[in-house]
Amino acid sequence: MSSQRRRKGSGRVTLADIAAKVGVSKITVSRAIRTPDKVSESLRLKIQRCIDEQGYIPNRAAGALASSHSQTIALLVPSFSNTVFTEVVKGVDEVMLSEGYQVLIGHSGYSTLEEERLIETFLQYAVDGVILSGSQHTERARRMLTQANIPVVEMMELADNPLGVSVGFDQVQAGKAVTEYLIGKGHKTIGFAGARMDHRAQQRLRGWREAMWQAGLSDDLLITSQAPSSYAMGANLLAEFVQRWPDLDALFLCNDDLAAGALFECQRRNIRVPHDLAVIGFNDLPIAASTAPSLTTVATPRYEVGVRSAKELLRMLNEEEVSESRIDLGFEVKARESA
Amino acid sequence: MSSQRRRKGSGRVTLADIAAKVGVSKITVSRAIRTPDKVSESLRLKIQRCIDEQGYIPNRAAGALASSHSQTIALLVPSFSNTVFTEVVKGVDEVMLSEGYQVLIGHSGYSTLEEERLIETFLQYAVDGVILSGSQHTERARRMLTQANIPVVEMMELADNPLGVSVGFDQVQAGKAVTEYLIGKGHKTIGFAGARMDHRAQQRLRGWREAMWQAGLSDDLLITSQAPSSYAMGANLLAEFVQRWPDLDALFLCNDDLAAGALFECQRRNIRVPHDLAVIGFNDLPIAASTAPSLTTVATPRYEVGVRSAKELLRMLNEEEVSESRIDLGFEVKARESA
DNA sequence: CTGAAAGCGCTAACAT
DNA sequence: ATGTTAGCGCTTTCAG
Repeated sequence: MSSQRRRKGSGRVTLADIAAKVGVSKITVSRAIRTPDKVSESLRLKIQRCIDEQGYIPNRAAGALASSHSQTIALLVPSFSNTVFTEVVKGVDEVMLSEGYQVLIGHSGYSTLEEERLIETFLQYAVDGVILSGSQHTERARRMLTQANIPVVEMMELADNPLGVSVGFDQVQAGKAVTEYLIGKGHKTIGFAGARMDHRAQQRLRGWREAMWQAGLSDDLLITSQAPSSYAMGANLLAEFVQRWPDLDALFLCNDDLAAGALFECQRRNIRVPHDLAVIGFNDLPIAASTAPSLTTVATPRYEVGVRSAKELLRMLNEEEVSESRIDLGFEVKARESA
Repeated sequence: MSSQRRRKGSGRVTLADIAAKVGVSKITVSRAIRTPDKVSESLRLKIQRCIDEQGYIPNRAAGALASSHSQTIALLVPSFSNTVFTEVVKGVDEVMLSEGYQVLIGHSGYSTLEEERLIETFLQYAVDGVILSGSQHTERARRMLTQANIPVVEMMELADNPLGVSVGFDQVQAGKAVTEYLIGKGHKTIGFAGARMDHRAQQRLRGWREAMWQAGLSDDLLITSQAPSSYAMGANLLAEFVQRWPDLDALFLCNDDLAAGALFECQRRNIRVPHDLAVIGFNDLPIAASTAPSLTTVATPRYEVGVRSAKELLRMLNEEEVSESRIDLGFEVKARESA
């Protein structure tokens, strides 16, 4: 109703509204919220009551703009449907939340270009830090992150040349260890089956190769696909393996989804696991312990990777000294019934 | 180097920097980015080149503050580890992204209080709209959303009294339909097993009850737990059922994770499915089609719920007329081998 | 412990 | 097609 040529505003209750109602200045209300001990108790209570009454919700965009801190970080994972990352997310979220940060989650669909787009978007939100999955990023993504001058953590695999800190475990060694486990059990004709061969899966494949070479065994029994990983794909891969190599006696599938799918297909074909064929997976997802027979696999520290990544990011955000740039959280071969 | 008492700023390249470099006003740069056709081509190209050179990234906080539109919506799901919601997220994300919105995802861990906290947080980010899971929310959450005066969609179940639009399917009818399927197959001693009995699971339970009553059958064979759903929990529930009710001839588990776990436990105990016991799940997750025997279940339109929820939200954001407030996307009993 | 003034980086509104 | 001015809602800086 006042002047012409007035901006509309959001129509919501603002800090100024509260200040006016209580009869103090805006900054006092701001202090009552953010640093309550710097405001006298009586005033603080009066302000708090007014805030509750009015249903005031601070506008973070304004806060971020004024302070150039958003108290927000970005977490980029390849996929939500890949259960591996749900625990990583949980770990990151718990730690960051407890320190007053909000986590913005994005999924790149295993595409570095989509990852680049997400990084750009989240930088527009003025995130204070970024946690990325893996070490493969586009040049432009690296440039944007460098120029933004904010802390970056890369997780899950150990980066050779980290943008900041790298938290994970050695995927090559894990692939090698599990293959050596099979070799130790007396298996010789050991296949590798992979789908959605992202960089980490490729590293596991390399581990399998190295183990086979060192044992003087053939690394010919190999089928990989770029298609997404799934139970159905595990079944298909099993079918193809037994058709092409009837003498196969152990199969390493690059994740538990594939391994479970292969196991189900074995049941359908009356291939007895592990008697006729040893089956081994990767990640130790919940399903691995539950199938009949249960799946031998590699337990990976997913939750811990999330927690540690968050803690390292916090350390950088607080400008504390960073201990190391590569943090290896290890892995464990989990012997069960299938191999 | 200029005056004393100067604010620091973020140190990043700003719109003003680009404008100064190109020798135009800020608003022209802004237009070149947002409404390119309102700027002459030559100027547009010059500006674009400068933006690329300088690696300029717009500050959305500033934009949102100035325009009171964040081009951002919040999507709240109970859990990431529940695969049911990964497809919902995908559906929402695809639609919103294509319309230039960013989706902020939060998970409440099946807690309405945590949901309330998330709503508060996301309102601070000045989201333009909110998509919630389910129809159960705290009073304060409802108040905040109402006061924020932004469009709200509730999804997965059909709300009796929706905050805005409700998109989903009838969980009671789905539970009833699957039970009637079992009854139609001649089963009489039909149990219901549930875990993490959220509102939707309770509705399915109600459906089971109604079907049993109408058929004159007993609804005594019931075990539920508040603990999270898992394969292991499915196995436990199966074990408890066969111990307490040895004459059980069909078991409806309130989701596929439980059903798969129960199936595995049957294999371990040499209970033949479906010969000795019919097993039926809910949701038609990928695993249902892959187990041996495959799982009979209820296919739920998860992806479609996401897509439609997003579209309804967009309709409200664009202040178009909203057709209906309850949108029923249906379900389908998926007959497979286990029942 | 409280406040006044200035400004964060951008866009809406009104020019030309 | 381009510019000027004001202001979004908050926090920083400096004063008292």
